[in-house]
Amino acid sequence: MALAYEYQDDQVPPMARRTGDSASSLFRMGLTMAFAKDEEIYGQDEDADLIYRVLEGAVRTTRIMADGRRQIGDFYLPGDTFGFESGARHKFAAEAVRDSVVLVVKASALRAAGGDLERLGWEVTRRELERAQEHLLLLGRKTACERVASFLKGLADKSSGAHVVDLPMGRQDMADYLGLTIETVSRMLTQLQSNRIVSFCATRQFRVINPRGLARMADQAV
Amino acid sequence: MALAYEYQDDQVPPMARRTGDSASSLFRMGLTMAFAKDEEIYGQDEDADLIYRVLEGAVRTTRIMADGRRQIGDFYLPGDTFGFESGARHKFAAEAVRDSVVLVVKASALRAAGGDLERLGWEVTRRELERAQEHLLLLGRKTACERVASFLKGLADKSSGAHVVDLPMGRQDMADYLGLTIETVSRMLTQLQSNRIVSFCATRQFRVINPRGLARMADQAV
DNA sequence: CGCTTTATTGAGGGCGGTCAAAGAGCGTGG
DNA sequence: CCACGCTCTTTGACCGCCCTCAATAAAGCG
Repeated sequence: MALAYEYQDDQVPPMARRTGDSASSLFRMGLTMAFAKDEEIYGQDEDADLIYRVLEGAVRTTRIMADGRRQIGDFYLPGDTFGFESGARHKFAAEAVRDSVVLVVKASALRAAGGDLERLGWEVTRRELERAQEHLLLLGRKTACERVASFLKGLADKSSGAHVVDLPMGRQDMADYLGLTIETVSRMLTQLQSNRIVSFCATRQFRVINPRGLARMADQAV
Repeated sequence: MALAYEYQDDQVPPMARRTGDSASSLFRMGLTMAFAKDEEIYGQDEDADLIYRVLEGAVRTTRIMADGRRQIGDFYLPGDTFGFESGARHKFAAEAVRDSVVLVVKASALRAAGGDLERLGWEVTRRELERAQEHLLLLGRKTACERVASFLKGLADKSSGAHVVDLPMGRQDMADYLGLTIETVSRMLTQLQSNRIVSFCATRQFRVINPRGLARMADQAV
C-alpha cells in the first residue's frame, strides 16, 4: 500500500531539488507518496484530477486488453511529470516500475491558480503528445532492431553525461513499450552487442560503444 | 497552391456554422484557405504558430523516414481542430487528403486572448493526446484485422446516424495510419466483408452490417 | 545455498510483407 | 458514348521477420 505523508521542506528528496524548471514551485502544494514495485498509482478509467512528479524510482503507464495483451504508453524517471495524459478519465493506468517516490498535486488546484501554472499544464501535455507521436512512428514503422536501438538511445540521451546507463525496467516492460515480445527484445540486445553498438555490463546496465552506429539504427526518421 | 482569403461572415461554409462548441467564436479571427489534394498545409519541422480547423475535405498528419517509410499520425474531418500537436516545431507535416478548405488562426493570438481560450487549447491538446494513446495500443498490440476493424468502427462512430459511411482516404493512407501495407489492408477489408461484418457499396463507401461483431473485432481493449 | 523470478537461446511456425499480375475506377479525348 | 490510359485496388504466390513454445542459464532474495 502506498505511504502518503505531508510535504515537509526538510523531507524533500534530493531529486526534487534538482529539477530546475518552473514547475518545481507548483509542487510545493503537493504530497509525497511512496509506491512499491508494481503498485498501481492510478487505474485505467479513474478520474484524472491529480498530477504527479517522479522523485525516485520509475513509473510506467499501461493499457491492458481483454485477453491480457499490454501496451506501455511511456516511462517516467525522476524529474518527469505525468498524469496529464487524459481528459476527465485516465485511458492508461500508472504503476511503479520499482519502488518509487512520487510527488502529487491536485489538478484542480493547479487550474484554480490560473495563468502561468495553467500554461505550464499545457506545455507538459504538449510534451507528452510529442513523445506519443515519436512512439507512434516507432510502433508503426520501425523494425524490431530499430525499436530497441531507439529505446536505448532515448535512455542514453536522457542520462547524458553518464557513461554507464541504467535500465530501470525489465525486459517485459521494454517489450510492452516497444510492441514486441520479451524474446525478440533479448535477441536484439544480443545483436546490438555483437555489432559493438552497445555493451551490457549487467542485465540492466549498458554503455554506448558506438554512438554513431546507435543513432543510425535508431534514427531512420528524418 | 493554397488559396487564402479573408474571413467574411457571408462566406463561411456551412460546416463552420455547424460546429457547436465554444471554439467556434475563436475562429472568427481566422482566414479560410483552400488546399488541393496532397498539398502540404505545414511541413515537418516548421514553426507551430498556427492552428487549424477543417471546414471541408480531410487532412492527415504524416511523418516520413529517410528511406520513405511513412506514418500517419491522425486524420481530421470537418469540424476537427489540428495544429496543436507539437511544441515549438511540428513533428508531423499536415497535408490535404483531398481538396479541402481549412480555417486558420494564429496560436499567438489565442494565447494573447488568455483565459478561457487558452484552456480550450489545452483541452484540444488533451484530446489529441487521448487519440494518440488509443493509436499506440492499436499499433503496438493489435492484429491486422483488429486494426482495420478499429479504423472502420472509428469512422462509423464519428459519422453516427449515417447508415452509409464514407472513407475520405485511399488504401495507402489507411495502411500508413494502421502500420500495415496496402495489400494487407485490402485483404482484411475483404475478410471483414466475407464475415458479414461490413459491406462495401463502393471502394470508399461501406455500411456496418454487424455492429456487435465489428466492436468485438475492434475493441479487444478493456 | 536453494528457491523463485527473470533473461537468454534455440527450433519451428504463422502473420503480415514483398513481388507480381490482373482487375476496377475514372478522367480525358476521340 | 466509348476507347484509352492512368491510378488505385484486389488477388495470388512466396518469403522473412517476429512470435510461440520450450529449455537452459542467470540473477535476485530469503
